[in-house]
Amino acid sequence: MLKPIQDRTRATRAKLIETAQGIIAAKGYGALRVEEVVQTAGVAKGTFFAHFAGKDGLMELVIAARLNTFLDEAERWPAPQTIDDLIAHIMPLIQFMTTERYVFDVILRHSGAAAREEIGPIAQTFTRQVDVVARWLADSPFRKDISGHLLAEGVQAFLVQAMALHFCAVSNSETMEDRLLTYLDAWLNPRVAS
Amino acid sequence: MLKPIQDRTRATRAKLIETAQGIIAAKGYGALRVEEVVQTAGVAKGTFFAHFAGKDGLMELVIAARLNTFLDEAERWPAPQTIDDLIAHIMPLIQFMTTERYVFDVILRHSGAAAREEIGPIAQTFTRQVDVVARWLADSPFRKDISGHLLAEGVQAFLVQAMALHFCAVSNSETMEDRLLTYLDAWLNPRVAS
Amino acid sequence: MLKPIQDRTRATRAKLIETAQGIIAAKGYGALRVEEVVQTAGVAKGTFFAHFAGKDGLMELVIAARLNTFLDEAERWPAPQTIDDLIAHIMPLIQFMTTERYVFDVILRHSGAAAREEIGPIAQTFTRQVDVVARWLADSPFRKDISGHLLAEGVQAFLVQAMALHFCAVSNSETMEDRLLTYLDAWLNPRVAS
Amino acid sequence: MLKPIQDRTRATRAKLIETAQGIIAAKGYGALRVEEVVQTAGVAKGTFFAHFAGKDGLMELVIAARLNTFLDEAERWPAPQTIDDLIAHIMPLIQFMTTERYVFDVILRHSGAAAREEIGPIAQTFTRQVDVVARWLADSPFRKDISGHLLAEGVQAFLVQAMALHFCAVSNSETMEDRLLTYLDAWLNPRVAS
DNA sequence: TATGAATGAGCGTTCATTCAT
DNA sequence: TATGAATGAACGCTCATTCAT
Repeated sequence: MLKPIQDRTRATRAKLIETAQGIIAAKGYGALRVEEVVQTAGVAKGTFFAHFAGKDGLMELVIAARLNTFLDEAERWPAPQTIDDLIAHIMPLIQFMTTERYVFDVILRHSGAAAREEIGPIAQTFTRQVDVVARWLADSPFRKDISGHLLAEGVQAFLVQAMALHFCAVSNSETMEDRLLTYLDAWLNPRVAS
Repeated sequence: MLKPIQDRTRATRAKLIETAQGIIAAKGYGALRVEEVVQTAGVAKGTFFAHFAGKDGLMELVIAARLNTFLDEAERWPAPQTIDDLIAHIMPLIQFMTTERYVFDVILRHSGAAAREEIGPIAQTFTRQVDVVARWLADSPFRKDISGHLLAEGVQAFLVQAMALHFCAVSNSETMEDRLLTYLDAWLNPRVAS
Repeated sequence: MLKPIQDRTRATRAKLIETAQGIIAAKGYGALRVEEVVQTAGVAKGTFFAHFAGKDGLMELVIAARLNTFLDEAERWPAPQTIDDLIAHIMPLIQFMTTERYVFDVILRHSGAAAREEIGPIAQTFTRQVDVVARWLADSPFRKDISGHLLAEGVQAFLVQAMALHFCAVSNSETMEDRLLTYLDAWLNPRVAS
Repeated sequence: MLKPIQDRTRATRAKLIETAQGIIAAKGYGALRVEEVVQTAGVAKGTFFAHFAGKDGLMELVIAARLNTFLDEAERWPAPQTIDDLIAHIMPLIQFMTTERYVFDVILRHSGAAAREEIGPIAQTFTRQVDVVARWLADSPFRKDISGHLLAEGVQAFLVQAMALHFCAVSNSETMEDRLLTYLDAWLNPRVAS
């Protein structure tokens, strides 16, 4: 008595998300208009707001889904043994996050949780990314004097930094990979005391 | 005949900036509305846009001015000999950047230059911050296997990361200082190969 | 097998009305939302509409019940011998009708019957009010040159007018009682031809 | 330096009002859509809201203008010497107010002033109507034992009552004129004490 | 009777920015 | 330089009501 109704709900929700993804594929994230989504999906505007916390709420879901796709793929890789490898494995994720300014803004905006209990799907991908990298580093020849988790968080710091700089013309002479290589080499490789 | 007009121009510009700073002091950066600025200053809207590159342009000026105040102070410190010291010297700057989400966003948005030629005032503070830290590190007992400049850029990466995490409830159990301490210790201290 | 179902029906209906009255008591008539009623009562939205002719239908019932309470009380009074008395006896009713703009609107909207056959509960209170006043006037020293019923309808006209003016700041210098006194004196007292 | 700009403002405002009146003439008051007004007038939506307090604000102006047209006409009449005449002179106004339920609602909603100082244009027409009728009554053979102003307010009471009843099916057997005739005869004609 | 997801048309709002004067 | 009316594209939101189950 309860299930069939939930099915309908899920169907509507799925239809809305698929429609949105179709529009995004065609025009990009920044060009998505709520109006177009509901019209294309053949659904009332009120329904849209009953399912998502506005446009931003939908975006959070859609972008998080995409990010998780990349993380799924990353998880399938064996632990990289060189920094070049590590960068190569993480680049698809980074590239997605930097293809559109709007996407990066949404990600930044949702990189935190509103309430302690409910961590949004995008914020979760940040945690997950650290986990993936930490697992890689456990089986790698890199620095072992600090915990793999801490090491992975450091990697994330340089990734975020690299992405932020991507939107700046100042350092566009260097590619993102080059910049990452320099930093991650200094961060990940074991060193002798000077 | 030319001077008095320039004086008037400068006066209008100063009045607008002061008015904006007054509103910011009262309501915060995010609450600033161009409408309110021009009305309070007793100036037409068009005049505002004749003086600044829009609201964002004004914000850049006002925020950069504030950032430089903190950097002035930081420059007066002697080179820190411990990481705690380093953090203590840089904290006022970090705290300002994280008081308001909006401020952090504006700073990130302007952390680079749009065109190569004109590096904006906020982007300049980023360069300046690296310089200040690099100068500190030159006279410090920290890691010497990489250039002081690269080391300083790494510090900046961790600062940005720490700030980004500040707006993320996921890891709010730790204070920003603690988090920074852990990262910077791993980044700055010389290590033996494992 | 039939009774228990009718009981359940009656119980649901009663629960809905009680819930509504509770919300009204707490927030006022205008703030009542169907959503809140059904959620508080633990009933589905559709059920609400199976029991009442929409929100307005419920309001009609609830408001009419309240109006009848006042009329019950008014009926217990002996026929007033002065206009002051008459006003005093009718004031509780008037005061209720003017506490909320929304209530007055609902009352006005339902002061007649949509179809001839079914005179709504609020429309009935209008008829009843005229009857009560007419009965009073029969035993009073007031004007006798026109029928008591017409006289009573006139009283109602002035009551409605006074209420309408209550929501009009134009004439707020006078109290509603004073205004009524003036009008009813002119309407009810016998006069000599000029 | 100030005038030409005010002219443009006035022109835009006039264009908006004229467009609205055109749409109303074609489709009625209740069918007016803000969207259509701004599109037809070739004006931005923001401009509309810069000129009027939303749709209701525009409606107030447009309806008040129409009401004043009827009052202008009424003012040109000589003082009516019979109640039939009086009714005939006031009927166009009454008929306009009762042609559309929506119009009557707007009028009721604006029959009062929000703040003491600023009495809205519709509220003003109520005052004006009393004035017009009072002037009539000064030169009429009607009751003189109470002030013309009070007498006129009473007339308004019966007019409002008649209009309110117009939207009720209960008393549709009688025409509005007949009902008014009965009441106004009882109200306006001098009487002998019983 | 009961359910509750879906409807839907339109309003108000925002506010940095432009441009003719 | 200064003026300030006008722009404009979307978004959020409302919330009583319907209808298939």
